[in-house]
Amino acid sequence: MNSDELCQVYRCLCDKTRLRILNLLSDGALCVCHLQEILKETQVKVSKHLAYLKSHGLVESERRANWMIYRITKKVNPILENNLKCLQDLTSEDPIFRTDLKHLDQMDTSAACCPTTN
Amino acid sequence: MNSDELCQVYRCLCDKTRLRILNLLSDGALCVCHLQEILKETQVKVSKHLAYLKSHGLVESERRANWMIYRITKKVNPILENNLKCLQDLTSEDPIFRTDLKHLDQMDTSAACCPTTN
DNA sequence: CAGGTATATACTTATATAGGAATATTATTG
DNA sequence: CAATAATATTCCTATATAAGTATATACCTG
Repeated sequence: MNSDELCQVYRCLCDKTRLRILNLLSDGALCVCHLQEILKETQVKVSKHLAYLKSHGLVESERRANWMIYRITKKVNPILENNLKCLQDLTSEDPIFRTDLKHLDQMDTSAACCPTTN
Repeated sequence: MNSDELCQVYRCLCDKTRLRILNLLSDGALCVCHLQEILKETQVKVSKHLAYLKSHGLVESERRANWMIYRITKKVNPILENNLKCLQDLTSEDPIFRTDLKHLDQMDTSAACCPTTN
């Protein structure tokens, strides 16, 4: 990774919605509709931020029937990994990331999208 | 630190000039003219990026006669610290940060500005 | 106080990007 | 193929910010 790519990673990280998405995805793959529901944001907004993250290689997607499943890119990105760990440490100072994960945990995972067989 | 402040730290990190400045400052305090010389950038550009970093609490400054001395803020910011460490690890993949530090090392520190007694 | 040096700020222009509304695309089902 | 569901894209507007030019400020020296 060169310095320009590094800057680009930080650009991906400097939006709250994207941080929330990455935080949720670091727990496992999710479809757009589930992200939408947890974040309580519009479809367009979620979709666009996912597209942004994908265009810069932080997430990858796969279609399953009507649903698009997004996950953190498998190719290891040490900067991203490192900062996602930091996010977890921050849950005591700002409840938003923790609450998102809690909602994820309470979510019905038996729906057709996002099967547990990720 | 809450999620908005976290985003703001990433905003500070997502510019190459600012990353180079932070990398240099993580080695110790520096005046604007030295930064200018190492980065080979204009005075305005360096000054503005320093102002940006200062306005968001990542660096702090102190006047010494004609010179303004900038340093990484003493109050610990774990996110910043963590990512500055990452910068050092990246020197093998992109030489720019390493070269900057090398130029810093070769710099004459006996000038009136940036005395070694930081 | 005048002149010089180091740094900061104001003004301008160009670009990136966030978000909303509308529409398009892709897949499923009947 | 028609209707529907999930998602993506296009078009638009508003805002942040990067960088340059010019100017202002702060401090020092004589």
